[in-house]
Amino acid sequence: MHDDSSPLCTRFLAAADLLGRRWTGVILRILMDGPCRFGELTERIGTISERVLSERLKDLEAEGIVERHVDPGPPIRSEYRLTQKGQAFWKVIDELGKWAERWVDVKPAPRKRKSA
Amino acid sequence: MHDDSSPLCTRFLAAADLLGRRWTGVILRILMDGPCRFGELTERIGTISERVLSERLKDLEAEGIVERHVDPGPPIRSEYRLTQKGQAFWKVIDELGKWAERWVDVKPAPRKRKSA
DNA sequence: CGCGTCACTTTTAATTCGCAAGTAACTTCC
DNA sequence: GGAAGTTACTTGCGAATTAAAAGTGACGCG
Repeated sequence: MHDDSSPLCTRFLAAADLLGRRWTGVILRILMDGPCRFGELTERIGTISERVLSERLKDLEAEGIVERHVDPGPPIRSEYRLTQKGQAFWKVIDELGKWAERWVDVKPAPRKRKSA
Repeated sequence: MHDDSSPLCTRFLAAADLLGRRWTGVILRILMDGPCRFGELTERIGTISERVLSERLKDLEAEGIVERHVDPGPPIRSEYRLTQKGQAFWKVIDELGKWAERWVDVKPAPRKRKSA
């Protein structure tokens, strides 16, 4: 039998697992444009629940992809920004964007999972 | 009000939503190596449940990314292969792979979501 | 003080996922 | 010629993830 499989390296699995969680790609994409605050992230994404945004941000921080900066100035403000590891992700996001631009046609209900 | 955000084009959202479902990236990555049958996909992924694999394959087919070819030869065999739209995705997978290679360090429990 | 903002948490309900078993169409074995 | 195996899925059901919405705590304003 032909050599049947490349065992799918663990690193790739981890990366795919990361991106395989809902909203991760979108969050990263927004952060690519520059640092962003929690509320701003919520607004720009529009349909994410704060509970999940909070969770994703923690995951990303734990992975060393995002950094949280708390500005204790009078009105407390926190800002999320990409680390070097996170910045390095831009190529992936960029290619995904290009693919989407070229191949995705605007569907009636893209955000609802069960739509079709 | 200042124009506060690039509204995150719908196409990107759709693409991110696609990749944001568990296993999608891994399935695509395997299919990049060539057509694959259901059982073979199950084996190569290792920890995916057939229920979800079946679901993802249907999603991907509905999106026109994967094509299903049924070979009604004596032992029925179905084969999944990428369409042109799916092939075009290789750059995304490739960049993801490169990022993973460079930035992901082998963690103790990469597949279990709740591990950390 | 009461109200509003910001950044999250907590609660509760709806989805999705994993695991095991079942279905269906053949093939092989005895 | 019928019990058992292969391949490709589907189904049931408990467990984990996500959504939606209300709550918490720290300010700042009037």
